[in-house]
Amino acid sequence: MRSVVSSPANVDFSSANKPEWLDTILKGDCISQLEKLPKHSVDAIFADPPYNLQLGGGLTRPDQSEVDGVTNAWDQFESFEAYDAFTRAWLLACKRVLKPAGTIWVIGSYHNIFRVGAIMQDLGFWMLNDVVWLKTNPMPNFRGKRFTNAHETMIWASKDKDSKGYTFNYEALKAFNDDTQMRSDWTLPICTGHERLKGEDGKKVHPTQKPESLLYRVMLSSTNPGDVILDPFFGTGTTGAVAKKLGRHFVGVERDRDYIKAAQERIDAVEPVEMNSLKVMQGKRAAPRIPFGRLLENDLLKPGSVLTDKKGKHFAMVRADGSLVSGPHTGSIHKVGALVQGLDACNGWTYWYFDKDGERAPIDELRQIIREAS
Amino acid sequence: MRSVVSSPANVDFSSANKPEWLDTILKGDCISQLEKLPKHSVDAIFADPPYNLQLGGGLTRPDQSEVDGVTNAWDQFESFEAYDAFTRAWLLACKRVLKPAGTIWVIGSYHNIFRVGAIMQDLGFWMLNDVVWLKTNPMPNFRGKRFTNAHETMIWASKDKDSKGYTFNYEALKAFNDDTQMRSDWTLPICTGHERLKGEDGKKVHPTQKPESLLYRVMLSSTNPGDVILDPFFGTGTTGAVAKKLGRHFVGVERDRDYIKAAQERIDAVEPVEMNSLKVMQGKRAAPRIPFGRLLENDLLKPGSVLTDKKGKHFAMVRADGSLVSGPHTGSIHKVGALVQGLDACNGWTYWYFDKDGERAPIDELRQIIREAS
DNA sequence: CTTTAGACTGAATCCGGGG
DNA sequence: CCCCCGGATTCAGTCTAAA
Repeated sequence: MRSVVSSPANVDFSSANKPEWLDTILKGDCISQLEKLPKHSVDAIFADPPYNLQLGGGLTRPDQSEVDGVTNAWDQFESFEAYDAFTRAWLLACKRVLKPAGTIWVIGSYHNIFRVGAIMQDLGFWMLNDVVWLKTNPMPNFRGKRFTNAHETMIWASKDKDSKGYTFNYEALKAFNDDTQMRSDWTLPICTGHERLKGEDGKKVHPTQKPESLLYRVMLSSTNPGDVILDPFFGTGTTGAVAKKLGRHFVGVERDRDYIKAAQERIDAVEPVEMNSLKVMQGKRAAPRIPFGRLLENDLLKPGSVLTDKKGKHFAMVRADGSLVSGPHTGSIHKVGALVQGLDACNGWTYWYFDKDGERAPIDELRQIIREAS
Repeated sequence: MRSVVSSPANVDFSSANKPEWLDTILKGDCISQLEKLPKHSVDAIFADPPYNLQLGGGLTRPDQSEVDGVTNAWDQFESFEAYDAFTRAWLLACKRVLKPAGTIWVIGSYHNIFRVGAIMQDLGFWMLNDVVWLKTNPMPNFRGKRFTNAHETMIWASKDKDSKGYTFNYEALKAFNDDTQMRSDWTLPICTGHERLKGEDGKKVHPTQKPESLLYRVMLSSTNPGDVILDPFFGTGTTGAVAKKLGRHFVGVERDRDYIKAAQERIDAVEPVEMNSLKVMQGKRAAPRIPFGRLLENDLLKPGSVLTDKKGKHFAMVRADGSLVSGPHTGSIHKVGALVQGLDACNGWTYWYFDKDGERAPIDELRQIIREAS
């Protein structure tokens, strides 16, 4: 099977190149299973780690053995210690397999997210945002002793402070959000209805199944089609289902065989969306660079033409090499634009206007003509 | 002077009983100043510690104007270790002066709140809620590289796991919130306009002055009239101003003499207000906006679906990010709607129709489904 | 007086490829 | 590795000055 969409950044997973772990669920604890993946093999990680710290039961040691109930034998400090060690271990394992330009999402509540976040910083992850998921339909606080706990927190981080080139589909999210920047607060309903997986007994299969809408937005914002997304706490496979739907690859790790079974059936039933519809809005950054000189080569501007700013306050003459002259200032369209305004920087493409049949029009229009022609 | 309102839980501060530090600002660093207060002497704490922002170089807006960032010395720390040690010290000092049934609020951003929260847990504070302050008017992300950082996080905690009898004015908050439980997300504007303190030079006195509406809600929810509220990072005194307004006592600690001067003048000018007249300070919970992309996340439309105008004259395909493609045109529902009609603007919600069992229906119907479900 | 256009501002970890 | 430099990027307001 070919990857649904290939982009320059994606590895080619066609036919024999596809690793055996790709688009599968690895059974076992996440630290030992992640050792099976090569270093720098995933583009993104979504992690929904356990956070039942003080509720008793379910806490695991760093070696993944079950803590036999958090009873009085474990005082509070030791519980935090154990949780911290566990957190450090799986985050380190994740860091190894994450590509240098990859990013990681971790979701949690106030019980655990502060510890997780502090450890992420200690391990060198670099926070890009914290994003709050506001629940439209949270469970009320029955005893009236606290505020309704109506949100969960996600941390979005790059691998290191200096990592560059992480994926953020800014323009796509802006289009998604009716043409204003996507904010760090996302209002979405919790997972209910037919989306919620239920067993033969009619009971929910997993206690904390995340809504697909949440993963949809995570993947749309920070991954590209063809990317590999790791979920080290796969549960019932929301990450896998959405990845398949959106033309991404996944790899999951899960210990519980019932969860794995439910997840696999769920993913098998997913139909990927049409490839063409996976393309998203791209900004100017993604477009090939056109040097200003090309406008002269293509005869869209002639040497000796005069450019002005929008209001006709400043003038500059175009020379044959694509440099401008304005009074004492010479240089690129950007440099001269900055100099005449007395600023440090300037985007010459939008600052300078040319004479278009007697009207002023930005020279960016001419660049657009070249882009469309090629 | 008698305390404005007395309640059974309050100490009687009438006449000679009033400690000299009450309703004053202590000058100095918070750890040494807090030693002057007796153990178990305050009912609540609101702390707005330095965030340790770690800003890089300058930041300019798209129009090349400079963003006036927080570059003050008080926000600079050498390392996470140094910040952690500082945090541990002031939290311990706070814990000593807090009454057994008292609660503490700490506000921060993703730069510091995870470390602060983890240390609070380590010191034995018991988290009651994390509350997110959603800003109606945050500063945008100027470079388009992240989500708009549109919220800050507050941790509300009791002194110990087993502390009992902390104040939570459940009924008052419910009434305040149109008879539904107050949630853990509060939508309020940032501090601007007349409320923002400015010096003779017209510049803001303090870079991070908090809005009074935020403190109003904090005090209304978790303190009683006559209570003593400590603010160990008093700044320009929002805590003191709101405390006086609401008939609470305050004690502040601040190192900067300019901040102290501004705070004292501000507090002196405050007149305690009748409770009834404070209704105006209610922040409305903004009706959540439903962006077009939500329809895809919620599976009401699938990527690849085709929309038409009412008469079926124009067609457009929906992509995964909620953008439309119609011939050469791409963009949001609004933008493409305008482009295909040759207009400047268009309301995509009413212009575009989807196929509903063979009939054309406006996509606004789908938005309505989401609204009704939440 | 009212209305409108434009300037200004806010707790910000805000670029990346080529030489 | 660093340096250079092309050039991409903003939302909800408040306030002032002009009309």
